[in-house]
Amino acid sequence: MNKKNNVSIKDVAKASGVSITTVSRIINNTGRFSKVTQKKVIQTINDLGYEQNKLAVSLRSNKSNTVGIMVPDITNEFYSAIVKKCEQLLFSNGYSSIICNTERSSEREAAYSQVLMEHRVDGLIIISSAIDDSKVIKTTTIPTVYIDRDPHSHNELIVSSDHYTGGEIATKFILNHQLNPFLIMTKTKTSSTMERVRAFKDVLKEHQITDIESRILSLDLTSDKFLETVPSLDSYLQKIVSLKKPAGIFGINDNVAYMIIRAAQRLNINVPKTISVIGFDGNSFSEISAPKITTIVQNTTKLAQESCRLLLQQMTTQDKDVSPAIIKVPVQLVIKESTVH
Amino acid sequence: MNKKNNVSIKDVAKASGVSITTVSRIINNTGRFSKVTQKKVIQTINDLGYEQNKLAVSLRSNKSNTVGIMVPDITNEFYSAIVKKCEQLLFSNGYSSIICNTERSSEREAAYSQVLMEHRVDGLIIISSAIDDSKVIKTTTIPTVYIDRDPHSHNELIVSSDHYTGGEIATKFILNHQLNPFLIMTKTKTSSTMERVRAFKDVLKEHQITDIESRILSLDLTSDKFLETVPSLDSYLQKIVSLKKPAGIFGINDNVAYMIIRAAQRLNINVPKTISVIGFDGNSFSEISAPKITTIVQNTTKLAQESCRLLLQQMTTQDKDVSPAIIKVPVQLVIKESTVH
DNA sequence: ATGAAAGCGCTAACAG
DNA sequence: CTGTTAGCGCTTTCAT
Repeated sequence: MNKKNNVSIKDVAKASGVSITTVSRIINNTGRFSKVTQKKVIQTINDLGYEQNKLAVSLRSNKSNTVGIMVPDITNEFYSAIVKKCEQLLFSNGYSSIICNTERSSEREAAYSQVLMEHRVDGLIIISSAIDDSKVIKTTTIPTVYIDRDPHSHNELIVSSDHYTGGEIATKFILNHQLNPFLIMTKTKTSSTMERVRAFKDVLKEHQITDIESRILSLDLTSDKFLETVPSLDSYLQKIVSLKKPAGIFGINDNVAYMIIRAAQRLNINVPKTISVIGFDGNSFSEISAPKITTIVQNTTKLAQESCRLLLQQMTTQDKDVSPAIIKVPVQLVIKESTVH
Repeated sequence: MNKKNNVSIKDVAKASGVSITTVSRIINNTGRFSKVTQKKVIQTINDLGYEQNKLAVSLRSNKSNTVGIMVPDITNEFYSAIVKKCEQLLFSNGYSSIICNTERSSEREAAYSQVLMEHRVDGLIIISSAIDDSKVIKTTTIPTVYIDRDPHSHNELIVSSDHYTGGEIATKFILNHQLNPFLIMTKTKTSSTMERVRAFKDVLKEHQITDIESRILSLDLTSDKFLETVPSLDSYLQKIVSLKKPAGIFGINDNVAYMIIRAAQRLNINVPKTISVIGFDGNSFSEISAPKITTIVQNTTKLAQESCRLLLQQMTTQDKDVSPAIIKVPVQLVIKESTVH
C-alpha cells in the first residue's frame, strides 16, 4: 500500500511491444505513430495504470511546471484571496503551486527561496516581501512577479493596487460631503499604507487645509490587539465630536475603520450622523460590521490575474522582451452604511 | 536573466578536480572523503553558486520530499489556519507543500490528484473531501491523512475535531443554565455538523425533553447570503421570545451564531438576557461580534499537528505498521459575552 | 579516500 | 511510421 505507482514508460513499451520512443510520442501526442499502435499503447497504459513521471520530464526538459508563491500569512483574508486566484490561474495553465508562508521573516524567506530553487520552480510570485534589497531573491534569476512591493528597486515586475488614487477617492469623498476630514492609521508603515496617507495629505493641501498633521492619528497596535479598547482612539474621537461639525474619518484599512465604529458605539457617537467612517480593502470586516463600512475595495482577482499574466508571459518567453514594469490595479469606492448619504 | 542556475555536480567536480562521486558524498555528508577535499569542494560550490537539483535527486531516490494538501477553500479561515500550520510543520521536516484548492468539486479533485501523482508527491493531506467513495484517491496508494472526513470508509487515517462532545458541551451548558434549548443549523449536512446535531438531540433526550424536532430550525443559506435577513429566522426568534422563558440557542457554527445575534438586535431582543447564544468553531466572527460569542473552539493547531504527525510517520515507515485510525481532537468551550453568566 | 559506471524515467536527435 | 541512442543531474554499488 505504501508504495508509489512505479510503472514506467519502459514497462508500457515492453507490454505493448513497441519502443519507448513510440510510447513517449503517443503520450505527448507529438505525432509519427499510427492509429493502431496508438490505440494499443493507450490500452496498455490504462491496463497498467501508468502515470507519467513529471520528475523525469522536468529533469529532462529543465522545466518543472511548478511555481513558488511566497505569502506573508495565508490566514490573512486579503492574501489568501490572491493566493487562491493565482493558484487557480496557474493550475489551469499547467502549473502547480508551492505555497510558502513567510511570516515576513527574512530567514524563512531565505530558507524557502533555497528550497524553491532546488526544486527548480519555473517562476515566483512574491507577495509583500519583507525583503527590500534582498540578496536572497536577487541572486535568483528566474521569472518573478512581486505583489504590493515597495518599488524602490529597479528592473522588477510589480503589481499592486492603486493605493494613492484610493486614498484620493476616500479623501475627496469626505470633502465633497462637507465633512471634517481626519485620518486614523497604524504605526506600521508599509508602502501601501504610506501611499494612502500621502494622498490624504495631498488632497487636504489642495483644499488649503493647513493643520494636516493634527488631523492624523497614528495608533500603536499589534495585529492581535486591534479589537481591544485603545484609549487614545477614544479621546481622539471625543475631541473630534467636540468640534460640533460632522466628521469624516478615513480609516487606513477596514480593520481600523471597524475599530473606529466600535469605539464610536461605545461612546454613543452616531455613525454615520456624527461621524462618517470610510475604510480601505473591502475585506469581510466591512461586510460584517453594523453599520456596514463604506470602503475602498481592492480588486484581489485583478491583482492575481495581472500577476499571473506577467509571470506566465515571462515563463513562456525565452527572450527577455518582458520589460520591468509597475502595474497599478484600480480600486473602487463602495458606499455602504458608515457614511452620510 | 531568464535562465535557471545550471551549475551541475559535474561542473563542481571538474572545477575542483575530483570525481562526481566525491562531490556527491560531500554534499550529502555520507563520509569517505578527506577534510581537505571537502574544504576544496565546498569552496568551489560556493564559488560556482551550485545548487543541488532536487528533481534529479527525487528521480533517483524515488522520493520527492513534496506533499499535496487538498483543501476546499483556502480563503476559509478554518481551513487556512490548518493549511498554514501543516505547511509549517511539513517544511520543518523537509517537505514542500503543493496546495490544491478543490472548491469541493470532484472534477477538480480528480485533476489535482492526477497532477500530484505525476509529481510523485510523497504524501497527501486531504481536508474535508467532497469525495465519499472516491475512486480517484482510492487508487493511489501513497500515505494519506484525511481531516474532517466522514468515517464511513474503512482503513483510513482520519483526524477531526470531537464534534459530538462539542455538541454535548454546548447543549449541557444551555441546560445547566436553566435555559430553554434550541438549535439553529444550516441545511448543508456535513458529517461534522451532523455530529453536533446528534449530540444536541441525545442530550435533550437524556433530559426527557420530547419536542426535540420543533426545537431545531434548519436555515437554507448559501455561503454568500448568510449575512442577509432571513425571515424564517426572525419569526423563529420571535416565537422563542414569546415563550417568556430565557432561551439558549446553539448556533451550529459561529457564522450562524453571529447571524442570530444580529437578528436579535434587529428585533430588539437582548442578548444574552433574553436569549443566550452559543456558537461553534471559534473563528473571528466570535471575536468580532458585539457581544463576543461564547463558542466551542476547534483546535486547528492540534488538528494540523496530529495530521502531520500521522503523515510523517507513514512516509518514513516502509513497513505498514501504521494502522488505520480515527483521531478525535478535543474541543473547548470558551465563554464570552453572548451567554448568561 | 577516491573514482568509473550503471541507471532512475523521460525526451529528442538521428537513422532508418 | 518506428526504433536506437545519448543524456538531463544525481546516487550508489563495486572497484581500486
